[in-house]
Amino acid sequence: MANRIITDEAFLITALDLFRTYGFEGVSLKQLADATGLEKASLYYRYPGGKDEIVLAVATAVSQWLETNIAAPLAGPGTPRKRVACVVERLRELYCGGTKSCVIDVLSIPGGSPELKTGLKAAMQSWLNAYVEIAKECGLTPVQARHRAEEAMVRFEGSLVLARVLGDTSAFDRTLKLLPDLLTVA
Amino acid sequence: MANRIITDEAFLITALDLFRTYGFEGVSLKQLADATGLEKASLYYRYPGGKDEIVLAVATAVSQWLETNIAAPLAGPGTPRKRVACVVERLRELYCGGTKSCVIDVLSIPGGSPELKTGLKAAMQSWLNAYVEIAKECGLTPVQARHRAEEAMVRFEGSLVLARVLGDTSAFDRTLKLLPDLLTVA
DNA sequence: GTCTATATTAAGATAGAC
DNA sequence: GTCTATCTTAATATAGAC
Repeated sequence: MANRIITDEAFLITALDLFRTYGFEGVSLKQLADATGLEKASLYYRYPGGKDEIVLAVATAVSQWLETNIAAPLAGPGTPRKRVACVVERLRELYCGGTKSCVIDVLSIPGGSPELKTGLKAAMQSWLNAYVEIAKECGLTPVQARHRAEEAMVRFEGSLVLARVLGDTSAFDRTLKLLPDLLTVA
Repeated sequence: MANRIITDEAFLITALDLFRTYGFEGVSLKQLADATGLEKASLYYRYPGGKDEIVLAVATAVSQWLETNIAAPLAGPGTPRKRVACVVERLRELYCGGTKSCVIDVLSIPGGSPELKTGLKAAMQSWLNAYVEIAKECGLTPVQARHRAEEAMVRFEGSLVLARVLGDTSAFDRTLKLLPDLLTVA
């Protein structure tokens, strides 16, 4: 712990930013080393499995973030509409107003370990389930709630793709504005 | 032309399939050579600019495909609804029922030349404009038509992301089913 | 626990034979 | 126009000093 010049948490935040931007194949250990101020050999000390293990740690951290900032608030106190509004603002922040890509999307392009693929799928399913639960709470049938949840996710991911391709976040802004009605109005 | 063992068109189709699956950084010249039956040196003879030039040729071919199979049918004869239905079936085919990613999406992750980025953006804008025109033809205001077009694109790209992450094309199927109403009903 | 140095492999790219 | 052979660079990964 003595000579550590970057915490594990800060390391993972920096790594997340690289992976969501350039994808698994687009990020090298040298980039990770330069961006975090560590040498490549130090990365192997922390993550003996190399890039596969680092990206898996990033995916795990993202899953935890989603649990804390999406699933928990959606299941917590307050009116359903206010809970969704709160989640929308956290999403706006994490995705920097639509200027940053979704790491689940970008890392789902083949390249990492099978564990990564499984972890990303589980993260999105848990995110979707949180949407389903609040929609059911608002009076929608299980099937309707599932469709609304998937529509919310589809629109969110799709608007991030448009923002990346077109360099225009207006569709992302409209999507976020729509989410409360989509998930809470029966 | 004598010893050519794969046509330019077949070469680009094979290259497209690799790039849409693995992304720019995820495809090597060796993969391209193996998949097309040519040696790396032959790829450089056809495309002296290397991978950058190959992926740009792929993007150009995709732009032409979109012009022929999306823009032209949408502006052609028949009722607006039938024209959209026709386009939907071509999209279903090109994207293999949702099991293949969108090359514009996947290649928009940083990695290629600035020309690639510009070409992808132009391709999506032209696709969007074709949607806008048919929506206006059906009585929507320019602003409404623009929003419907963007919603159609957002849902299309988003449902492909979900299909890739979750391995489930049901959201993609629902999106295609929705497109005629979305683009033609005022 | 991080560093410098290096081994190993694979990538992009070119020269020259056929 | 494609091939084999090779060059150069950069990637992953490890050994051992501090």
